[in-house]
Amino acid sequence: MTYEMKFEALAAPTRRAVFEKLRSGPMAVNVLAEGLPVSRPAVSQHLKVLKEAGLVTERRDGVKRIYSLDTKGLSELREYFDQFWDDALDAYRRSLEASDA
Amino acid sequence: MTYEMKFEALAAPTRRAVFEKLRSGPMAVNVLAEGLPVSRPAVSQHLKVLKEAGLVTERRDGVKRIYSLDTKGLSELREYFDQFWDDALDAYRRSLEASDA
DNA sequence: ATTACACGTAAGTCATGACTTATGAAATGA
DNA sequence: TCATTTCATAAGTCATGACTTACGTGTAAT
Repeated sequence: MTYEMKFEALAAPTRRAVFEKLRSGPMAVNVLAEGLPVSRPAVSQHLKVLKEAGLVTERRDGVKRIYSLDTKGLSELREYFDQFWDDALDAYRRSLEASDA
Repeated sequence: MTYEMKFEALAAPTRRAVFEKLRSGPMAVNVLAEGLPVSRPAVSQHLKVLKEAGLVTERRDGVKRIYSLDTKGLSELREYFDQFWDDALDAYRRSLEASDA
């Protein structure tokens, strides 16, 4: 749930590929694994990490597990960078003023 | 310069701490290393990774090297999540419509 | 010239984690 | 009940990378 976990979760290329696939909508593990260069268990493990990071949610549908993006976790990341961006601009502006005088 | 490198760069806790410190303005390596639980060479190595990822820029000032946030790379990350957010909302909406009918 | 300062790089260690195959568990259908 | 499907978990392997200390390099001051 922490930022730490989210960033770490998105660092691994394959795991980020899983994450990006969910951008087009909820999907079963089977479908997620298609096209990816790793085994289905590997995808399961990645999904577990993404879930614990708060980036993905899981819902059962019969034998299948449907994974979706966690909009809450995603918005947290978005706000992190929005805030970071604002702070960076302020700091940049201040460092310019300081070099004037 | 790729997304891959940026995400990987921000995954390591200490390295992200270095990155976050730069939010308050440009800083020399000495200053950056203060308060961090690792050696100064470790900070140098982290800065190298951040620089290659396009998240940080370097400028020489006498004996010192002043590091700053790379606003270009930072904005790329911000746009990534903005776009991701929009796509996610669309997909979520479509998946709701599909479950209606 | 030499000393001091600020920093990067080299080399080596050690833990972590991204994968594999094998196995187990829950739901569905015959 | 038995087989099938879909998935998670266990266990083990192997590469990667986050650190350390030691050393080298360029700049400034005396």
